[in-house]
Amino acid sequence: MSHFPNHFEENYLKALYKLQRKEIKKVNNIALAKYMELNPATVLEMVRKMADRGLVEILPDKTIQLTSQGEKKALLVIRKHRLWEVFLVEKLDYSWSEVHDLAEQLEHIQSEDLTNRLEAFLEFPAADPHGDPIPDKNGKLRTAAAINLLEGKTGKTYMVKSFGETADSFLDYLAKLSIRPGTLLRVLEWNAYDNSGSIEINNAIIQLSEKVAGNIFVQLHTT
Amino acid sequence: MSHFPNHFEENYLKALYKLQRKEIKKVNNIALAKYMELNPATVLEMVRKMADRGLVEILPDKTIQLTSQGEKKALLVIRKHRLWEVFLVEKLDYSWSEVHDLAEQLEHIQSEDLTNRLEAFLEFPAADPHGDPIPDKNGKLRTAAAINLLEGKTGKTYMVKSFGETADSFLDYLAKLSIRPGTLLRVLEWNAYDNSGSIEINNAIIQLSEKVAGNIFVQLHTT
DNA sequence: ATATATAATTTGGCTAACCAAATTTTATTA
DNA sequence: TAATAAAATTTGGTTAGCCAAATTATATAT
Repeated sequence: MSHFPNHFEENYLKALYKLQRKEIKKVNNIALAKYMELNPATVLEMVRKMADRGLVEILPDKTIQLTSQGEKKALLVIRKHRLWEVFLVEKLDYSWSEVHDLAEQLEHIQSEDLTNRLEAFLEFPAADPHGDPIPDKNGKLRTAAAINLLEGKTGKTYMVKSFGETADSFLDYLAKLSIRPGTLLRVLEWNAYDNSGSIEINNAIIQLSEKVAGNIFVQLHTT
Repeated sequence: MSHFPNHFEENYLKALYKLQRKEIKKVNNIALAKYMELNPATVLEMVRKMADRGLVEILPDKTIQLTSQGEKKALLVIRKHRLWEVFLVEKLDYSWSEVHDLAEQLEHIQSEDLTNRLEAFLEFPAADPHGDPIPDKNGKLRTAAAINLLEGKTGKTYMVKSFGETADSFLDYLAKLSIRPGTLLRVLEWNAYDNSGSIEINNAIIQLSEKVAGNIFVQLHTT
């Protein structure tokens, strides 16, 4: 009667979804292991089990890909995560940068009904406190695709939608730069040498490394 | 990075606390194993670990007893459980009979701060939807005021706390019925005609006159 | 006091999730 | 194309929580 398989599976699903969305490269075993801070042997073992369960497909070139069933499950975990985040911020007065770790725990609560009631209680929020949209009860995420800031065009202004990284150090750094969901950023130029960018924000100019910019997702902003 | 030891430990703590409260007999390995629906070997192994951690003491006669530290931890789990139950009923419109299994999941969320904020959000409820009191953040269970047995509700179980009469004839009568402080009484029904009551005690059913019942002070008993 | 039941403990073994290290396969590059 | 680097996989091993069955200890009853 170990209650936990779900727990693990859900973490793998979420990790795969996030990596896939980053889409910097194909998601292989190594990348997934690194991202999850696990040994490749461990990850391979688990991924195979998930393939048996129809959640994941291992392509001929060894890329790991969520099946539609797997992606739906991943989105339902993300749904739970984001709803709990809204709860923590709106009802328990947490700040948006504190809630991630708690939501990581709460997202594993198993009850569709509870999730749906929570959503109703929160009055069907469209997005979590980081600005990320909340999938519906069928795991459908309908949204204008956010793009990676790295793809931002020189001279254009973008609105920050969400982030591809949840480490405190990253979020603290952003907080220092006053970058949060909703912030407007204008791309001044990209430095071809190290792919860092000059970004205008609130009439100040800052430099963002490739790594940081690559974890900021934005939408074109039209005044 | 397995978060789960807590999970297991908390379940053992809770089970021990509940059995101890029942206090029908000393809590031994067998009783605990039966209650938790686990194998005695499993339970023994775990109980020993918990003894090493200072949560439990194994007495010379093999009785398993919570240390004060263990009891505090148990009460903090119960606190979480009951607060989440209040949340589910008050905020998500669950009925009191549905919430137990969900609360069993939620009670394992690890964050004192979250628990305290939840308590504040719920406006410091004194009891959960079943009427069981909620321990405070120090694991202290403020004892509910003792009530007159005559006020006991049909179907509820109460623990005898004290008596409102010191006459030997009264105390002898109680002794004959094996009613003493600590005895558990279940109210079966009140006879509207003479206010006498049918009371279940140790699987026997006895009748108590209004005069007798009115001199017995009890507290709601929570399993 | 002996037989018998029950409790307590030991032993050996299972599974899921993990890891380190060795090996094999696949790419890359010189 | 051979050399080398990187990825993928295999192998052997660990730990925590669990169980069944065997054994030893302790009560209980006759």
